[in-house]
Amino acid sequence: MARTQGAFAALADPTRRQVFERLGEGPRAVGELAAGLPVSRPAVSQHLKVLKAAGLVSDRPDGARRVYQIDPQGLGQMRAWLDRFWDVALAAFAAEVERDNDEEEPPE
Amino acid sequence: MARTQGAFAALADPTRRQVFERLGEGPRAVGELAAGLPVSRPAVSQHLKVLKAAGLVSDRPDGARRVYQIDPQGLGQMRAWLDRFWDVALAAFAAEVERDNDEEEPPE
DNA sequence: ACTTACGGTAAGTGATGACTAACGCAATGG
DNA sequence: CCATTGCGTTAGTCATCACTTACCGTAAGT
Repeated sequence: MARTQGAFAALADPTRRQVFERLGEGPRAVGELAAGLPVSRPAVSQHLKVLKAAGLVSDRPDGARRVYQIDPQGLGQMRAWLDRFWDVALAAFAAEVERDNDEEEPPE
Repeated sequence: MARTQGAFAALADPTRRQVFERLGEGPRAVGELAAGLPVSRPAVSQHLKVLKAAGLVSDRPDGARRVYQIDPQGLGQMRAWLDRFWDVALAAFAAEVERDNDEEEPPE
């Protein structure tokens, strides 16, 4: 439950989000990812470590290379967590609109 | 699009997540939120400022108090962003399973 | 008007984390 | 084998941020 902790923290960093978004285009090796980013390859490697710990990506060896891809697990946990607040959020919003109407046309 | 930036960063902090989760129980004033948390009231006020900037909460004056509640806007943006990766994530996972099967039973 | 309750803001501090450079290790190719 | 390629890890630095204390503005009560 509280394991969405690392997932939000992982996607909070701009660089890490770029890495994740590029993986949205398909599986990529570390070097490929680093090539299109303004940071060094070790930096990308460290970011991937965080994303993996958060369950957002998975890796698989491919010879001397290492291919990463998006893992639906972490993604699913985040969606589930957000959905817990979706209903109550809409209800709160509806109540707020109701309150605004009462202010404009107060009951006589 | 890239405005989900602040939303993920906002929910990355544990204390801020606690504030947000308590707002999931319904609208609360700043003092009420701070009462159940291990941090000072100014700290909660600063956290609410961040959550508000991320579009995750909205506030409304109530006399001398100030009531906060969850805002569906930021929540919706996050859901939309995550959904962009959901399909490709499942496809990548399916491809990985396929790859594992090929390793166990290599084609003759 | 004075007082009390409620909250936002400013300044300062300690801790976390993102980054680079340097190194070590495994896998491929000549 | 020896060289090369591709990644992960370590050590160290610099910036960011969460927190507290103190202060100021505002709204209601007497």
